[in-house]
Amino acid sequence: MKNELDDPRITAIGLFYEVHAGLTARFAAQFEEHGLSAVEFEVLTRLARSPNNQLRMTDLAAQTSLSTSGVTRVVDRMERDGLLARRACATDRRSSFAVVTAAGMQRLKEVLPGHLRIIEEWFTGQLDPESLATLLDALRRIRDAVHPCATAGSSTATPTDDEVSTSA
Amino acid sequence: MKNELDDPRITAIGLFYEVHAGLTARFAAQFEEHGLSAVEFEVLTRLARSPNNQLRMTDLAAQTSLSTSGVTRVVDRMERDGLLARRACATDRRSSFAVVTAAGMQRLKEVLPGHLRIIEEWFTGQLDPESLATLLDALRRIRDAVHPCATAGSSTATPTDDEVSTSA
DNA sequence: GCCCAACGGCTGCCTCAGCAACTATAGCGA
DNA sequence: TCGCTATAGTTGCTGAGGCAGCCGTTGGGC
Repeated sequence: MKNELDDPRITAIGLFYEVHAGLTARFAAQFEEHGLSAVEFEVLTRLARSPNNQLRMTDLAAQTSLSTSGVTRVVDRMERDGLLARRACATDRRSSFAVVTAAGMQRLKEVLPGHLRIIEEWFTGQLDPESLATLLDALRRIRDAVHPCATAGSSTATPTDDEVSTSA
Repeated sequence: MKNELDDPRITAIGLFYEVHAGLTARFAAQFEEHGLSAVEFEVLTRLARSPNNQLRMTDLAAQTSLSTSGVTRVVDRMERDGLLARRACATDRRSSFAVVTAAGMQRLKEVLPGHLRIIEEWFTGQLDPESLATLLDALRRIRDAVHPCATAGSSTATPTDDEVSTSA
Protein backbone atom coordinates (compact mmCIF):
# COMPACT_ATOMS: atom_id res chain seq x y z
CA MET A 1 0.00 0.00 0.00
CA LYS A 2 2.59 2.49 1.13
CA ASN A 3 4.57 1.48 -1.93
CA GLU A 4 1.65 2.22 -4.22
CA LEU A 5 1.26 5.62 -2.63
CA ASP A 6 4.87 6.45 -3.41
CA ASP A 7 4.36 5.72 -7.07
CA PRO A 8 6.10 8.29 -9.28
CA ARG A 9 2.80 8.96 -11.00
CA ILE A 10 1.32 10.07 -7.69
CA THR A 11 4.33 12.27 -7.14
CA ALA A 12 3.88 13.78 -10.58
CA ILE A 13 0.25 14.88 -10.30
CA GLY A 14 0.93 15.82 -6.69
CA LEU A 15 3.46 18.29 -7.97
CA PHE A 16 1.09 19.52 -10.62
CA TYR A 17 -1.67 20.06 -8.09
CA GLU A 18 0.65 21.85 -5.72
CA VAL A 19 1.58 24.30 -8.43
CA HIS A 20 -2.08 24.82 -9.19
CA ALA A 21 -2.91 25.44 -5.55
CA GLY A 22 -0.03 27.84 -5.16
CA LEU A 23 -0.90 29.88 -8.21
CA THR A 24 -4.59 29.90 -7.38
CA ALA A 25 -3.85 31.27 -3.94
CA ARG A 26 -1.66 34.06 -5.33
CA PHE A 27 -4.29 34.99 -7.88
CA ALA A 28 -7.09 34.94 -5.35
CA ALA A 29 -5.20 37.27 -3.04
CA GLN A 30 -4.76 39.84 -5.78
CA PHE A 31 -8.35 39.49 -7.01
CA GLU A 32 -9.58 40.11 -3.52
CA GLU A 33 -7.63 43.35 -3.33
CA HIS A 34 -9.90 44.50 -6.10
CA GLY A 35 -13.07 43.03 -4.66
CA LEU A 36 -13.32 40.17 -7.11
CA SER A 37 -13.42 36.42 -6.75
CA ALA A 38 -11.64 34.13 -9.15
CA VAL A 39 -14.93 33.20 -10.79
CA GLU A 40 -15.89 36.82 -11.22
CA PHE A 41 -12.55 37.59 -12.79
CA GLU A 42 -12.98 34.72 -15.19
CA VAL A 43 -16.46 35.90 -16.16
CA LEU A 44 -15.24 39.42 -16.70
CA THR A 45 -12.34 38.19 -18.81
CA ARG A 46 -14.37 35.89 -20.96
CA LEU A 47 -16.95 38.56 -21.66
CA ALA A 48 -14.34 41.20 -22.34
CA ARG A 49 -12.69 39.09 -24.99
CA SER A 50 -15.98 38.38 -26.72
CA PRO A 51 -17.52 40.49 -29.47
CA ASN A 52 -19.25 43.54 -27.96
CA ASN A 53 -18.09 42.47 -24.51
CA GLN A 54 -21.08 40.21 -24.22
CA LEU A 55 -22.11 36.59 -24.31
CA ARG A 56 -25.37 34.70 -23.94
CA MET A 57 -25.78 33.13 -20.51
CA THR A 58 -25.51 29.64 -21.92
CA ASP A 59 -22.34 30.38 -23.85
CA LEU A 60 -20.83 31.98 -20.80
CA ALA A 61 -21.59 28.83 -18.86
CA ALA A 62 -20.00 26.71 -21.55
CA GLN A 63 -16.82 28.78 -21.41
CA THR A 64 -16.49 28.69 -17.66
CA SER A 65 -16.46 25.98 -15.09
CA LEU A 66 -20.02 26.86 -14.14
CA SER A 67 -23.42 25.36 -14.81
CA THR A 68 -26.10 27.58 -16.24
CA SER A 69 -27.63 28.06 -12.83
CA GLY A 70 -24.23 28.96 -11.50
CA VAL A 71 -23.91 31.57 -14.21
CA THR A 72 -27.33 32.99 -13.38
CA ARG A 73 -26.18 33.61 -9.84
CA VAL A 74 -22.73 35.04 -10.58
CA VAL A 75 -24.28 37.39 -13.07
CA ASP A 76 -26.88 38.31 -10.44
CA ARG A 77 -24.13 39.28 -8.03
CA MET A 78 -22.06 41.11 -10.60
CA GLU A 79 -25.08 42.94 -11.91
CA ARG A 80 -25.91 43.99 -8.36
CA ASP A 81 -22.33 45.27 -8.07
CA GLY A 82 -22.62 47.16 -11.32
CA LEU A 83 -19.96 45.23 -13.19
CA LEU A 84 -22.35 43.59 -15.63
CA ALA A 85 -25.76 44.20 -17.10
CA ARG A 86 -28.27 41.89 -18.68
CA ARG A 87 -29.46 42.73 -22.14
CA ALA A 88 -32.33 41.12 -23.98
CA CYS A 89 -31.58 39.29 -27.20
CA ALA A 90 -33.37 40.81 -30.15
CA THR A 91 -33.65 37.62 -32.15
CA ASP A 92 -34.49 35.11 -29.41
CA ARG A 93 -36.67 36.18 -26.57
CA ARG A 94 -35.55 33.25 -24.43
CA SER A 95 -31.94 34.38 -24.46
CA SER A 96 -30.28 37.22 -22.67
CA PHE A 97 -26.80 38.57 -22.87
CA ALA A 98 -24.49 39.41 -20.03
CA VAL A 99 -22.63 42.60 -20.97
CA VAL A 100 -19.70 44.18 -19.25
CA THR A 101 -20.54 47.69 -18.07
CA ALA A 102 -18.14 50.60 -18.16
CA ALA A 103 -17.51 50.00 -14.48
CA GLY A 104 -16.77 46.37 -15.25
CA MET A 105 -14.24 47.27 -17.92
CA GLN A 106 -12.69 49.76 -15.55
CA ARG A 107 -12.38 47.13 -12.86
CA LEU A 108 -10.81 44.71 -15.27
CA LYS A 109 -8.36 47.36 -16.34
CA GLU A 110 -7.38 47.82 -12.72
CA VAL A 111 -6.89 44.13 -12.06
CA LEU A 112 -5.22 42.90 -15.24
CA PRO A 113 -1.76 44.45 -14.93
CA GLY A 114 -1.31 42.99 -11.46
CA HIS A 115 -2.60 39.67 -12.63
CA LEU A 116 -0.12 39.58 -15.49
CA ARG A 117 2.64 40.57 -13.12
CA ILE A 118 1.80 37.69 -10.81
CA ILE A 119 1.76 35.20 -13.66
CA GLU A 120 5.11 36.53 -14.73
CA GLU A 121 6.50 36.46 -11.24
CA TRP A 122 5.40 32.99 -10.19
CA PHE A 123 4.90 31.10 -13.38
CA THR A 124 6.38 32.14 -16.69
CA GLY A 125 9.23 34.09 -15.13
CA GLN A 126 10.43 31.09 -13.14
CA LEU A 127 11.67 29.44 -16.31
CA ASP A 128 14.01 30.48 -19.04
CA PRO A 129 12.23 30.99 -22.36
CA GLU A 130 13.28 27.62 -23.69
CA SER A 131 12.05 25.67 -20.65
CA LEU A 132 8.84 27.63 -20.75
CA ALA A 133 8.30 26.73 -24.37
CA THR A 134 8.90 23.09 -23.55
CA LEU A 135 6.51 23.25 -20.62
CA LEU A 136 3.80 24.83 -22.70
CA ASP A 137 4.31 22.29 -25.40
CA ALA A 138 3.91 19.46 -22.92
CA LEU A 139 0.83 21.07 -21.43
CA ARG A 140 -0.64 21.57 -24.84
CA ARG A 141 -0.17 17.95 -25.66
CA ILE A 142 -1.86 16.86 -22.46
CA ARG A 143 -4.61 19.41 -22.94
CA ASP A 144 -5.32 18.14 -26.42
CA ALA A 145 -5.69 14.65 -25.01
CA VAL A 146 -7.77 15.44 -21.97
CA HIS A 147 -9.62 18.20 -23.81
CA PRO A 148 -12.63 19.19 -21.76
CA CYS A 149 -13.92 20.54 -25.08
CA ALA A 150 -12.06 23.78 -24.70
CA THR A 151 -13.30 26.92 -26.38
CA ALA A 152 -16.97 26.23 -26.06
CA GLY A 153 -19.73 28.70 -26.80
CA SER A 154 -18.79 32.07 -28.23
CA SER A 155 -20.95 31.02 -31.16
CA THR A 156 -19.88 32.99 -34.19
CA ALA A 157 -16.58 34.04 -32.70
CA THR A 158 -13.17 32.44 -32.32
CA PRO A 159 -13.33 29.76 -34.96
CA THR A 160 -9.69 28.96 -34.23
CA ASP A 161 -8.43 26.47 -31.70
CA ASP A 162 -7.15 29.17 -29.38
CA GLU A 163 -5.95 28.30 -25.94
CA VAL A 164 -8.61 30.25 -24.18
CA SER A 165 -7.70 32.07 -21.09
CA THR A 166 -7.96 32.95 -17.49
CA SER A 167 -7.66 31.19 -14.29
CA ALA A 168 -9.41 29.48 -11.45
CA MET B 1 -7.90 45.75 -23.66
CA LYS B 2 -8.44 42.95 -26.16
CA ASN B 3 -4.68 43.09 -26.73
CA GLU B 4 -3.98 42.68 -23.04
CA LEU B 5 -6.28 39.70 -22.91
CA ASP B 6 -4.35 38.00 -25.66
CA ASP B 7 -1.12 38.29 -23.74
CA PRO B 8 0.95 35.11 -23.99
CA ARG B 9 1.02 34.93 -20.21
CA ILE B 10 -2.75 34.66 -20.16
CA THR B 11 -2.54 31.95 -22.77
CA ALA B 12 0.02 30.10 -20.68
CA ILE B 13 -1.94 29.87 -17.42
CA GLY B 14 -5.07 29.31 -19.43
CA LEU B 15 -3.48 26.21 -20.80
CA PHE B 16 -2.30 25.16 -17.37
CA TYR B 17 -5.78 25.60 -15.92
CA GLU B 18 -7.37 23.71 -18.77
CA VAL B 19 -5.13 20.74 -18.09
CA HIS B 20 -6.02 20.94 -14.44
CA ALA B 21 -9.72 21.03 -15.16
CA GLY B 22 -9.47 18.13 -17.55
CA LEU B 23 -7.54 15.92 -15.17
CA THR B 24 -9.75 16.83 -12.24
CA ALA B 25 -12.83 15.82 -14.20
CA ARG B 26 -11.33 12.45 -15.15
CA PHE B 27 -10.30 11.77 -11.60
CA ALA B 28 -13.67 12.77 -10.19
CA ALA B 29 -15.47 10.44 -12.55
CA GLN B 30 -13.43 7.48 -11.40
CA PHE B 31 -13.68 8.42 -7.73
CA GLU B 32 -17.41 8.57 -8.07
CA GLU B 33 -17.51 5.03 -9.43
CA HIS B 34 -16.19 4.04 -6.04
CA GLY B 35 -18.43 6.32 -4.05
CA LEU B 36 -15.74 8.82 -3.17
CA SER B 37 -15.29 12.52 -3.73
CA ALA B 38 -11.93 14.01 -4.59
CA VAL B 39 -11.59 15.39 -1.09
CA GLU B 40 -12.37 12.04 0.47
CA PHE B 41 -9.80 10.37 -1.72
CA GLU B 42 -7.22 12.91 -0.68
CA VAL B 43 -8.01 12.40 2.99
CA LEU B 44 -7.79 8.65 2.61
CA THR B 45 -4.49 8.92 0.79
CA ARG B 46 -2.90 11.28 3.23
CA LEU B 47 -3.88 9.18 6.19
CA ALA B 48 -2.78 5.96 4.54
CA ARG B 49 0.68 7.30 3.91
CA SER B 50 1.07 8.47 7.51
CA PRO B 51 2.44 6.36 10.38
CA ASN B 52 -0.25 4.01 11.66
CA ASN B 53 -2.62 5.25 8.99
CA GLN B 54 -3.61 8.12 11.21
CA LEU B 55 -3.18 11.85 11.68
CA ARG B 56 -4.42 14.39 14.16
CA MET B 57 -7.30 16.46 12.81
CA THR B 58 -5.19 19.59 12.70
CA ASP B 59 -2.35 17.94 10.84
CA LEU B 60 -4.79 16.48 8.38
CA ALA B 61 -6.16 19.96 7.78
CA ALA B 62 -2.66 21.29 7.25
CA GLN B 63 -1.94 18.61 4.65
CA THR B 64 -5.13 19.12 2.71
CA SER B 65 -6.81 22.10 1.17
CA LEU B 66 -9.28 22.17 4.04
CA SER B 67 -9.75 24.28 7.14
CA THR B 68 -10.04 22.49 10.45
CA SER B 69 -13.79 22.82 10.41
CA GLY B 70 -13.80 21.39 6.93
CA VAL B 71 -11.83 18.43 8.20
CA THR B 72 -14.24 17.91 11.06
CA ARG B 73 -17.06 17.53 8.58
CA VAL B 74 -15.33 15.33 6.03
CA VAL B 75 -14.23 13.05 8.81
CA ASP B 76 -17.81 13.07 10.10
CA ARG B 77 -19.06 11.87 6.75
CA MET B 78 -16.34 9.31 6.26
CA GLU B 79 -16.78 8.01 9.77
CA ARG B 80 -20.48 7.64 9.10
CA ASP B 81 -19.59 5.69 5.98
CA GLY B 82 -17.23 3.48 7.92
CA LEU B 83 -14.08 4.53 6.11
CA LEU B 84 -12.51 6.29 9.05
CA ALA B 85 -12.69 6.25 12.81
CA ARG B 86 -11.81 8.84 15.43
CA ARG B 87 -9.40 7.78 18.12
CA ALA B 88 -8.57 9.71 21.26
CA CYS B 89 -5.02 10.88 21.75
CA ALA B 90 -3.43 9.42 24.87
CA THR B 91 -1.14 12.34 25.57
CA ASP B 92 -3.39 15.28 24.74
CA ARG B 93 -7.05 15.04 25.53
CA ARG B 94 -7.87 17.93 23.21
CA SER B 95 -6.56 16.06 20.21
CA SER B 96 -8.07 13.21 18.33
CA PHE B 97 -6.78 11.11 15.49
CA ALA B 98 -8.53 10.20 12.31
CA VAL B 99 -7.65 6.60 11.50
CA VAL B 100 -8.33 4.65 8.35
CA THR B 101 -10.47 1.61 9.07
CA ALA B 102 -10.06 -1.74 7.36
CA ALA B 103 -12.95 -0.80 5.11
CA GLY B 104 -11.20 2.45 4.31
CA MET B 105 -8.00 0.66 3.33
CA GLN B 106 -10.02 -1.74 1.26
CA ARG B 107 -11.73 1.10 -0.55
CA LEU B 108 -8.44 2.78 -1.22
CA LYS B 109 -7.06 -0.46 -2.59
CA GLU B 110 -10.00 -0.62 -4.96
CA VAL B 111 -9.59 2.93 -6.19
CA LEU B 112 -5.84 3.32 -6.48
CA PRO B 113 -5.06 1.12 -9.46
CA GLY B 114 -7.65 2.87 -11.59
CA HIS B 115 -6.42 6.23 -10.38
CA LEU B 116 -2.87 5.38 -11.38
CA ARG B 117 -4.08 4.14 -14.70
CA ILE B 118 -5.85 7.42 -15.37
CA ILE B 119 -2.78 9.44 -14.46
CA GLU B 120 -0.79 7.28 -16.79
CA GLU B 121 -3.33 7.54 -19.56
CA TRP B 122 -3.95 11.26 -19.50
CA PHE B 123 -0.88 12.77 -17.96
CA THR B 124 2.41 10.96 -17.71
CA GLY B 125 1.73 8.69 -20.64
CA GLN B 126 1.10 11.60 -22.99
CA LEU B 127 4.77 12.48 -22.97
CA ASP B 128 7.90 10.59 -23.73
CA PRO B 129 10.06 10.03 -20.63
CA GLU B 130 12.38 12.87 -21.47
CA SER B 131 9.62 15.44 -21.96
CA LEU B 132 8.00 14.23 -18.78
CA ALA B 133 11.21 14.71 -16.85
CA THR B 134 11.52 18.21 -18.24
CA LEU B 135 7.93 18.99 -17.37
CA LEU B 136 8.35 17.76 -13.82
CA ASP B 137 11.52 19.73 -13.47
CA ALA B 138 9.77 22.89 -14.58
CA LEU B 139 6.86 22.23 -12.25
CA ARG B 140 9.22 21.58 -9.40
CA ARG B 141 10.92 24.88 -9.97
CA ILE B 142 7.63 26.73 -9.99
CA ARG B 143 6.40 24.82 -7.00
CA ASP B 144 9.52 25.70 -5.03
CA ALA B 145 8.87 29.35 -5.79
CA VAL B 146 5.17 29.47 -5.14
CA HIS B 147 5.44 26.96 -2.30
CA PRO B 148 2.20 26.96 -0.36
CA CYS B 149 4.35 25.46 2.41
CA ALA B 150 4.03 21.97 1.03
CA THR B 151 4.29 19.00 3.28
CA ALA B 152 2.68 20.48 6.33
CA GLY B 153 1.72 18.63 9.49
CA SER B 154 2.63 14.99 9.76
CA SER B 155 4.59 16.09 12.83
CA THR B 156 7.38 13.60 13.37
CA ALA B 157 7.09 12.08 9.93
CA THR B 158 8.45 12.96 6.51
CA PRO B 159 11.29 15.27 7.44
CA THR B 160 12.27 15.31 3.78
CA ASP B 161 11.04 17.73 1.20
CA ASP B 162 8.91 15.15 -0.57
CA GLU B 163 6.53 16.16 -3.27
CA VAL B 164 3.49 15.07 -1.40
CA SER B 165 0.70 13.52 -3.27
CA THR B 166 -2.82 13.18 -4.43
CA SER B 167 -5.17 15.18 -6.38
CA ALA B 168 -8.28 17.25 -6.13
C1' DG C 1 -51.35 27.14 -38.90
C1' DC C 2 -50.82 23.79 -35.12
C1' DC C 3 -48.44 20.96 -32.16
C1' DC C 4 -44.72 19.24 -29.70
C1' DA C 5 -40.07 18.41 -28.59
C1' DA C 6 -35.99 21.06 -27.56
C1' DC C 7 -33.91 24.96 -25.63
C1' DG C 8 -32.69 29.28 -22.53
C1' DG C 9 -32.91 30.99 -18.22
C1' DC C 10 -34.46 31.07 -13.33
C1' DT C 11 -35.70 29.17 -8.69
C1' DG C 12 -36.05 25.66 -4.76
C1' DC C 13 -33.53 22.61 -2.36
C1' DC C 14 -29.42 20.41 -1.13
C1' DT C 15 -24.41 19.77 -0.06
C1' DC C 16 -20.04 21.53 0.80
C1' DA C 17 -16.75 24.50 2.98
C1' DG C 18 -15.11 28.74 5.50
C1' DC C 19 -15.28 31.99 9.41
C1' DA C 20 -16.15 33.14 13.92
C1' DA C 21 -17.60 31.88 18.33
C1' DC C 22 -17.45 28.45 21.93
C1' DT C 23 -15.74 24.57 25.08
C1' DA C 24 -12.34 21.89 26.96
C1' DT C 25 -7.65 21.02 27.69
C1' DA C 26 -2.56 22.22 27.98
C1' DG C 27 1.17 24.38 29.51
C1' DC C 28 3.64 28.38 31.21
C1' DG C 29 4.71 32.08 34.55
C1' DA C 30 4.31 34.24 38.97
C1' DT D 1 -1.04 26.38 43.11
C1' DC D 2 -3.56 29.65 40.56
C1' DG D 3 -4.49 31.75 36.66
C1' DC D 4 -3.87 33.21 31.95
C1' DT D 5 -3.08 32.40 27.32
C1' DA D 6 -2.73 29.31 23.45
C1' DT D 7 -4.38 25.31 21.19
C1' DA D 8 -7.70 21.19 19.38
C1' DG D 9 -11.86 20.33 17.88
C1' DT D 10 -16.79 21.29 17.14
C1' DT D 11 -20.85 24.04 15.86
C1' DG D 12 -23.91 28.00 13.98
C1' DC D 13 -24.30 30.75 10.34
C1' DT D 14 -23.38 32.11 5.73
C1' DG D 15 -22.35 32.03 0.71
C1' DA D 16 -21.33 29.35 -3.41
C1' DG D 17 -22.70 26.23 -6.71
C1' DG D 18 -25.02 21.86 -8.66
C1' DC D 19 -29.28 19.32 -9.94
C1' DA D 20 -33.90 18.98 -11.00
C1' DG D 21 -38.00 21.06 -12.02
C1' DC D 22 -40.46 25.07 -13.92
C1' DC D 23 -42.01 28.59 -17.47
C1' DG D 24 -41.75 30.90 -21.62
C1' DT D 25 -40.02 30.68 -26.37
C1' DT D 26 -38.58 28.59 -30.58
C1' DG D 27 -38.53 25.92 -34.63
C1' DG D 28 -39.37 21.73 -37.14
C1' DG D 29 -42.84 18.32 -38.88
C1' DC D 30 -47.24 17.76 -40.57
